[in-house]
Amino acid sequence: MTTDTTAGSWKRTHSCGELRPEDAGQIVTLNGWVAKRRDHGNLFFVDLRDRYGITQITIDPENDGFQSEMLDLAGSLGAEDVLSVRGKVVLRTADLINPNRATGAIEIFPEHLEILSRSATPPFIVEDDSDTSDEIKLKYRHLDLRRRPILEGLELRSRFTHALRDSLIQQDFTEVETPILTKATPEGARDYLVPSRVHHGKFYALPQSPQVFKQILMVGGLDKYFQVARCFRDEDLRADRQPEFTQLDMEMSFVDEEDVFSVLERIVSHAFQKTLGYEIPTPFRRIPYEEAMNRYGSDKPDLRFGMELQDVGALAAESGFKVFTGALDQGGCVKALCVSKGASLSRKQIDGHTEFVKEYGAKGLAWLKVGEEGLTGPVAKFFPEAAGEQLTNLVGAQAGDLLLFGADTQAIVHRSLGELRNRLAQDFDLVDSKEFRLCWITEFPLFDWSEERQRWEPSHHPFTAPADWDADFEKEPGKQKSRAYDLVMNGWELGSGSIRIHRQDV
RNA sequence: GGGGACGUAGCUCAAUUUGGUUAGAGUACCGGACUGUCGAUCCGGUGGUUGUGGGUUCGAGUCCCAUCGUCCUCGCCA
Repeated sequence: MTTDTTAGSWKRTHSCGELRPEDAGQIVTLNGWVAKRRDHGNLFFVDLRDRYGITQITIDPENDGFQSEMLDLAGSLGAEDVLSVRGKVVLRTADLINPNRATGAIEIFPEHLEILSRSATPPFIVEDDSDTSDEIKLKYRHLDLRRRPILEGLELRSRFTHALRDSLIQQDFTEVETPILTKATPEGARDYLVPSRVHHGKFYALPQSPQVFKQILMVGGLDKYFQVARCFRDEDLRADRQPEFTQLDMEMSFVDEEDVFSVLERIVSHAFQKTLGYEIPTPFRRIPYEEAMNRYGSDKPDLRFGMELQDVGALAAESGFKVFTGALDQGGCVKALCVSKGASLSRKQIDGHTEFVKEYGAKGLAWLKVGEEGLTGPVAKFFPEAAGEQLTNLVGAQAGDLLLFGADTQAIVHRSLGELRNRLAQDFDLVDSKEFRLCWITEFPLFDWSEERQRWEPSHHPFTAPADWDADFEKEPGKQKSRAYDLVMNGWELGSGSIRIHRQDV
């Protein structure tokens, strides 16, 4: 091997993902990590990987540019060694093309090989489809980052935030950074605290959101502000929740919901278009909170499929089935899910769903199967002939469908059937994972009852404007509607906001 | 904070109805063979205080207690 002492001789001319048949004949230099080595004795294949892809380096004594030292070097290569290769791009013959790889029609015949850095044996194999535990992958994050799924996640996020910024700047917003070390303000979650060196015994709080500062910006007259802001909440984790997260925070003065919606619809559809090439039709559908609860049992409905909750209270009242009539007498409700082709479920599977809804406070799950000959199942006797027909007509059921009933307080029926609806959609494969359905949930309740503190509390934040400025808030606080709204996609809450109070008396 | 599950080779997992000799496999790693592989193949080998500490027992990876760690779940999350 010639030792080329020219400074930067190993500097790359191409990435490991870009060479194509048209490049054949060129002398190129590639830098990358050894993803795989295949050793056939006097013939070696090395898969060289970087962020952009993988290119095969072929070391064969019969190739142009081959030097005998290359065999030793190739034989000594281990996974994740950092390598520089200069060589010729060569077209592969048809039978050797790897169709699974973008660079699969070419390979490199090296004339110069240099190991830039040796790697210790990696603690896990760097491969896209890895079954290594998250714990180990996080411990060696630098290796995990070399995997496509992780890299693609970071790249998607980068392109997405870029598109958000792009759209906001175009719409005359100003990006402002606000302080991280601040005074604690009463918000919903626990604050993270940082001890102060200057003021002994005192602490800074990390912001749960840039709440206070954007108020100052608005009062200061900066009427359109945004920030890609870090937020900190000292609460326990969930699968979709981290104590430290980033949100797009924005604020506008002198606006109403229509302005907010149209700005955000523009931003979001722009970002989806730019990053995924996905067109989201605007305006987004708007669903008042109450309607969302009634129809989907959730304030973050997944709109990719139907199977809505249907109120069968009127028929249930006549059924004589105590579970139903009892719930109605207590002021609750009876609702049904019509599961298309659900009659194929076994008793055991239905029992599984029963256990599932019990987690959400339901006492059980009544069910009926719709057959050609009418209804079957333990509850069928309460819906004889005409009543049964009325029921199937009401919910639009067809032969082969399954009806699942929730009967309890409204809150429990909605919660349990809402969760069950999502679970059934998974089981019956009703969701297209490539689809994105966005909507606004509007008219949230202004106050929630806090069992813990035995009082009504703002369900959003204390500055949320009421739907009706002049309402009597002391009377029936639970029925007051607010001008708070959520942006929901595929069953996930993407964001929330509200029109703020400007009247001092309110 | 409550409840549950798990912890065995570098990694992913086995090890029979509370227990029975030297704790296995795949992969990685090391050595050997091999000229067209792309999960290369074939042969051989190294590798373990079974998370840690205590207990029960003639005998513990297995049972009990404690502890540490990880995950799930409920609470919490304007």
